[in-house]
Amino acid sequence: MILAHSFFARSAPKVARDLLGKMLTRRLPDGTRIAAPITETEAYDGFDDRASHAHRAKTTRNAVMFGPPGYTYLYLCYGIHWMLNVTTREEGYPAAVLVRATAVVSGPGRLTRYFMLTGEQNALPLRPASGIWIEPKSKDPVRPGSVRATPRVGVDYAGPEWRAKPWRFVWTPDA
DNA sequence: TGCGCGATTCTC
DNA sequence: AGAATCGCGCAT
Repeated sequence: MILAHSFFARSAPKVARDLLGKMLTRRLPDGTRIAAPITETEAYDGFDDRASHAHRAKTTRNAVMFGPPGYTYLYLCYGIHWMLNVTTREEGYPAAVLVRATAVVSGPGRLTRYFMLTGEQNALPLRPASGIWIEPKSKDPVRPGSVRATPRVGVDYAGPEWRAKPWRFVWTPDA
């Protein structure tokens, strides 16, 4: 069972919230399989979102955000860290969810290093054949009360309205 | 063709 | 608090 088209073809905030507790899964070229539940996400939704890469226009870098849902969008940040996003919404509407952390790794840059993701994995459909996909657990482990929504990280430049959007979702698993 | 800055992380 | 580090986006 994998999350497919219909899961991702929704608004980025909804997808970001529902991605919590889902298993980010990776198969490396040597066959090694890595998987961990997603614990933190951020939504970037639409042309108007001033924090989004797609705010101005479609470019070479952000083109994937304008494509079909359920694809990887990887870009280099601060010249050092790769960021993993997954595209949402219908083709033509730019939206994506930044995967900021899993149960075993905190921080979006550390996450891609752990899962061995770089620009080589950009623009791939999320499915086993791509070596990266996302699976639901048989039973949803996320209690509604264990999720908190906060403003997004590092987007102070986006102006008062967009800076304040509670589009960062953090799941604290029960002990 | 050049320049400022960032959806970060680690160290001092 | 500051450095590391480089591609993108906008100005020249």
